[in-house]
Amino acid sequence: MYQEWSERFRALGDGTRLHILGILSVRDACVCELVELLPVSQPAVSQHLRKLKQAGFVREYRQKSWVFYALRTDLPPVIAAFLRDLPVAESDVSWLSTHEVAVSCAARDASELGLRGCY
Amino acid sequence: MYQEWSERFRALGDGTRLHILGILSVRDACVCELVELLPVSQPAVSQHLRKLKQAGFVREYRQKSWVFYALRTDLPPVIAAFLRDLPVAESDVSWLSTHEVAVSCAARDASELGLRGCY
DNA sequence: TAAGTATATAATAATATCCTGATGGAGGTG
DNA sequence: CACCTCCATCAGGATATTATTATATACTTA
Repeated sequence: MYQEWSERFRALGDGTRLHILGILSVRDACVCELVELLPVSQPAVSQHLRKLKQAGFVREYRQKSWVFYALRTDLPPVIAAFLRDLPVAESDVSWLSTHEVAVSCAARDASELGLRGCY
Repeated sequence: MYQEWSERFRALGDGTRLHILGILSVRDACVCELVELLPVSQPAVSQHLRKLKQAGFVREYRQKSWVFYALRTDLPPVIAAFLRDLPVAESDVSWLSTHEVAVSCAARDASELGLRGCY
């Protein structure tokens, strides 16, 4: 009985994972976007996403080249309420609103920055 | 911003600590009672209580020989709501209702069981 | 099919967590 | 004072967590 909830809370017991949930409360995001917004490596982001998925907080779907993650809509009410109240950094919100997915990642190939891909 | 909440959730991310909070949602309890109700050693209980106190979930007060722990009344609303909904094992409820504090611990000295103290 | 991007997994190292047994202090009581 | 109970802390070892780098897999597209 307590075990199930303790596993959920362990999934929430990490600042990076809460950061991810905060971002996803603004809009769905693909992994490469999360990598840009978070101060950790791409494999670290993948592993956090796996834990969030195992805990039942996020789902994934594939679109073009990217794997998108989204908050699940069947969250336990307590968790849903928490995420509604969770503040999101203003810098994240503005990044998410000014970057279209197709622009933020691969489409940069064509930019004059000479960047290839997200990272 | 996320760090503060991740620390709170880490404190909730353990089955024994959730068990303690469930017990304290029924009534205040002293350490020796918790030791009887939980399947771990007395030092383990003390260490869990310290974490719960550091996370701001419980307070302590001394009464006679015993140190009592109680849920704090200024919990973040999300946490308070969670604890209201958290089920408590029926066996714990009945133990807590049939044992008066003074009886459950040291006063057993006088019982015919020959027990001395709680543990 | 070949090349490149996006993502996941493997291997590993540093650190954190959680248990137990041992020890010690605080306070009550004969 | 002497002893006993309650509780906290210390010391340790086993396991879990979280990061990184290196590598593998999957999908797109030319």
